[in-house]
Formats: sequence, structure tokens, C-alpha cells
Amino acid sequence: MLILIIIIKNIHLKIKKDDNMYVLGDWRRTHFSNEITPEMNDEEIIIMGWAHSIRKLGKLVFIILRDREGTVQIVVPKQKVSEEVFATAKSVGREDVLAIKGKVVANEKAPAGYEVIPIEIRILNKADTPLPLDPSEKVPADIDTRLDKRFLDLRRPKIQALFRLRSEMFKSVRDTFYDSGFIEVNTPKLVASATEGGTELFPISYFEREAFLGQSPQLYKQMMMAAGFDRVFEIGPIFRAEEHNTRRHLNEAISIDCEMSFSDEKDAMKVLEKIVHNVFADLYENNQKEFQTLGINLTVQETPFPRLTYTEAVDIVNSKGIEMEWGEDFSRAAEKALGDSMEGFYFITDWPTETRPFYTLPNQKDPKLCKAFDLMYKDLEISSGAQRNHKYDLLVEGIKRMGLNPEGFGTYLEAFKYGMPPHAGWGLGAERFMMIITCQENIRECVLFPRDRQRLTP
RNA sequence: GCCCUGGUGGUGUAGCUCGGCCUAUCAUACAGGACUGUCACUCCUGUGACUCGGGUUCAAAUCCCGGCCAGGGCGCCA
Repeated sequence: MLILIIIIKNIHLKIKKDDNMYVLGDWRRTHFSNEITPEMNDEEIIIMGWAHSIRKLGKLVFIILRDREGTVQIVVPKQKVSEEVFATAKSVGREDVLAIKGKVVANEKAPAGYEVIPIEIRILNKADTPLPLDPSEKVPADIDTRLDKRFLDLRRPKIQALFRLRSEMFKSVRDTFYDSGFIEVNTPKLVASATEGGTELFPISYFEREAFLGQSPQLYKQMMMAAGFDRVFEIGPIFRAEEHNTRRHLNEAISIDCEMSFSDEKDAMKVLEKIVHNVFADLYENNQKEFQTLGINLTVQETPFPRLTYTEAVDIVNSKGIEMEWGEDFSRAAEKALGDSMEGFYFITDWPTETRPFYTLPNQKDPKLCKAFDLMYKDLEISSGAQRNHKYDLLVEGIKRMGLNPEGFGTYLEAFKYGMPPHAGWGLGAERFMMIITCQENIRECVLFPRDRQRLTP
């Protein structure tokens, strides 16, 4: 008889619990974890998130609930909660999605000085077991495993912090652009021809024609100068079909691009270093929490950044015992030699014209050199730019010299015939910039779903 | 594309040099049990793996060859 009663009671409990399974109902979150304080003692709140870790101690259960902003300890003492709440708490598994209505209790024994005693727990969704990787970081996982299960990897507080910083970086960049008189534009990523030369493009099928994914907004943003926008910027994807296999290359990346009229390369460099400096200053000011989570001590480098001519840089490389001819681009060994002798950000200016694309303006006095620059951080190139060639005839000449066919450039070239102002600009690799800000060795860490030579999923 | 290193439970690893005592180590995870202050809880019991193909050998996780994949380096990357 007693057994029968227990069984019936259990069934009853189970049905009641199932009623609240997966049901959000009219519950809405009242607080994120970081909005709760010990001063809220006795206040009733609703919190929602994931079961980060669970410790069951017989008649006492601790659930660490994790949301976007952090964690909060839920304590479930059998004597202080209903039988149903206690049973639900005992059934919670790691990474289950929970909604908890409960009371804040100030308690020195709790990690944050407060904890929450639940009045009702709703399991909004169960997580399958075992988890394909451990979001609580007890056991490390290879980057390959992590990227395969990225949705779970992204739950880790460190990874969340990194992508929060990425978002804040873009916000800061936009703020500085807007404050400096730039207009944000969007240019096509489906393009008709590969005539720009240089990098390999991804061919795609465009109805009955072949098209390509854009390698750079370069030609379009220059046309915006002919359009009279004066100063434009674009933040968008670029695609490069190079079979590179390194920790600092991606086949799909985000490029922060700008172009400015009635300006030379020195003006462009000033905008670039202002953007970079402001990002560091803004993140330093507003995001210490994220840097703490990542264990990074951010230092803000003052402007102006050091300027080094290409010729000076070659001398430094050679003085370090790395052989390099004037006129060559820097090899990895050369970049590393430069990185050894330079701290933080620096510019390399006055490049040999031959090493730069056709749209770069050669120096009038010494046409062997051109008005191009790279922004480096130690041994990593993060941006390159230049004053552009705004004279139609010189541009056509440049295109021919690079072995390209001017006829393939269509409207781009035409834009130079009907009133193109002198202009300059640059492109900054967002992921490489993030590598520097967050001290990452592998660029894949800075993208939600990286695309590289082998990886096309998830 | 080239060079180096590697691929062992869900995850991360030990074992490989010198083949057999491997019925494969440990941690974590997972399942069950005990526990009212955990915070990497603790304790007990249990589940779960040798990248694929070929070869050498009485015998292969271990040695050889090839494929695939990964990590690192280089090249390529206007």
C-alpha cells in the first residue's frame, strides 16, 4: 500500500514537472547575473541561463547558472524548498537551459556574497549527454574539436569575452569614422571579373554567367570618391582563394576599409592611427571585465606611431642577419626580424613602386618609390594603404605595367576621366586587429566560424 | 603546394624508443549509490577508445608503406 502511494506520488510529481518542461510561459528575465547584488536580499527575481555546473550534496544542491553576463549560484536546500523544486533541482544536468524564479539571499558563504533560493525551476530544455566538449574548461580541447562544436565552445566565458570585445571594437571604429566625417557604404561582394589581378578569387555561378566573390572593396570605394562622398568607410567580408595554411590567414575575413578625398597618404595614416588608438582607449575604458576574463593587461599605445621607411626597414632586417635585397617584399624571417626590433605599432612607408598595386601613386620626385604604407604590429601586418593614383593616364599606364588589361576595368577607369579628386585610403584586417587586441596566436580564435583551406563547416 | 610532428573512450592524455606481461593508464565526463555549504565537493560501483587501408610477424596501439585528417613552420597572399 505504502509503495503504491509512493509510486502514485512519483507519477504525479513527474507529470507536474513535465507540465513545466520546455515552457517559458509568461516568465521573462528580470535580471542578468551581473545585475544581482547582496543588497537585493529577499527580493524575488527571474533568471535564465544554462546549468554551468551542478554539485549535489544529498539534501543540498548547488547549481551554478550561467548567462551572457556571468554566473550566479542557486542553492537548493531540501528543507527550504518545495518537494517539487528539490526533485527538479536534482534532475538538472549540465548545460540544461533553466528559468528560475527565486529569492535573493545575502550569504557570506556564497561566492559572490549572495545566492538565489528557487521558488520554481523550469527546465526549458535538456542537454544531451555526454557533451561533445566541456564548456567549464576542466578538460582542455583542441582547437579543431572546439571549432567543430563551436556553438558549445562559444559558451565558454573566455570566448564570450573575446567576441564581446570584437563587437565593441567595431563600435569604436564606427564611432571614430562617424566623428571624423566618414559615411558608411556597402559595395557589392558579387563581382564580374578578376581583372584586379593579384590574389586568387573564388569563382561562383551567377545564373548563366561566371562571377566571383569580391577580394576587396578597393575599386568601389575609389569610385565613391568620384561620386563625391568625400570620405567613406565600409566594414564587410573579403574572400581570397589562396591555399595558405598559416595561423594568420583566412579565406573569408572582415575588412575595415576607408577612402578619403583631397587627402594624401599621410592624412590616411593619421586617420588609421586614430582609429587604432581609439579602439584601444575605448576598450581600456569600457571593457576591463572582458580583459580580466581573458587574463590580459591592455596597454594603450600613444600616437603618433613610429614611422619607418621601407629602406630603413630593409637595413634593420639586414643588420639582424636576414639577407634581403632592396625591392623585395618582406619574408616571414624578415618580418620577424622587424618585430624583434620594433615595439607595438609602427608604419612602414615609401615602398618601392614595383611591390605595390597599380592604383598606388608613385612619388613624383622619385618614381621608384610610391606613397604606400603598411601598419605593422611587431611582426604582423594589419593594414596597408596609400595615396591613390587619381590621374587616368598614369593609372592606365600602371595597369599595363602590371601586365593587366585596361579594358577589363570598365567603369572603374571611366570614373577617373570625369573629375576624380586626389584621394587616399587603407584596409585594415579586422581579425588580425583582434589577434593583437586579445593576444591570440591563431586568427581562427577571432572568428565565430572560420573559413580556411580545409574548413567550410560549421 | 612543401617540410616537421601527430591521430588511443564524449573530451584531454599515458603506453609506442626496445612488438608479447594491454583483459590499454590517468583525469574529466556519463549512469547508479552515499552525503546540508559546495565553489575542480568528496567517497563507492559501473559504462566507454587504439584514424582508415595494406604489409611484416607465431604475435601489432607499438614496426613498414599509402590515404585521410589535424597541429606547427614555410611558401603563396595587388
